[in-house]
Amino acid sequence: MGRAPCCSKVGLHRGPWTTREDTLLINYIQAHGEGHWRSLPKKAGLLRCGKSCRLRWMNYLRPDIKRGNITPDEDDLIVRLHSLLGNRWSLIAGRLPGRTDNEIKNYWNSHLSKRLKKNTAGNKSKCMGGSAGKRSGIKPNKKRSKTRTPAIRVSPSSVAKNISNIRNMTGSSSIPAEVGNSTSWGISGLKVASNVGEGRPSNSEEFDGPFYDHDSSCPSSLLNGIMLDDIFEEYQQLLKADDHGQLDSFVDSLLA
DNA sequence: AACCGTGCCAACCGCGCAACG
DNA sequence: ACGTTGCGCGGTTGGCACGGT
Repeated sequence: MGRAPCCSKVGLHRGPWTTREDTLLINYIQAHGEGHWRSLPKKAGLLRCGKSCRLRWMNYLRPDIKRGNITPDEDDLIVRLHSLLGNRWSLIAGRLPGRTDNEIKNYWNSHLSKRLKKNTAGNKSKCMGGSAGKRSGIKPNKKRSKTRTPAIRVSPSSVAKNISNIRNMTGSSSIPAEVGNSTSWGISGLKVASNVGEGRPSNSEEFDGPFYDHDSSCPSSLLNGIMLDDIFEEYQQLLKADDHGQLDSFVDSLLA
């Protein structure tokens, strides 16, 4: 198809953002709102590509970003959500208000993956994963595998669509309608399950998330679409109740 | 003080999906 | 139906900070 690169890269600034650039971006977005990232830099007077602007805004400049250390509660939640969702950083971030997918990804790679490795040493479960950082000792694969986890666009409309797909698939109406319409949609990655069997990588080593791994030590129950709405509903309730103990045993039962 | 190894994190990259014409 | 565009995603990298020797 010969798709053009997202930006010409000629004459554009790269690297760390200056305070002036930040100010320009903030001012523009405050005046005109988010979106139209491609044309935004030009209109805002920035010599950056739209992608870079979006990233800067999403990960750093948004007013609702929570800076600072990850709390033990958040830490715990990340671990549990990762065990459920795998490397779906955006989904995990969706459950942690004020945290970005990038921040959680970095936190996982630098803290949790190591800790988990220690804790699960001797446990041959392949369900828990971690990505290869440049100092992790794992060879980075420069050229991305084509069997990588498909990117999932997470938006309220896509969630609503996925839920309706699952309803059609399972004949269930147990998923509340507001889940798909709300902007604070809990574990919105239901598409994860709808992908099973179609976008599933042929080589499970390429992916360390529980949903795709056909290894027998992983939760085969999750591969069964029939159960998905029930799992989802139960999970939503436990999250609402904020009962960590129940949530833990729920996750354990899934991974058993 | 200089050097080296490691950790952390902001930013970049390339791909895939969905919307649109 | 098909090609193009825009956006979002996860993986990866580069560079700074810091601690150890």
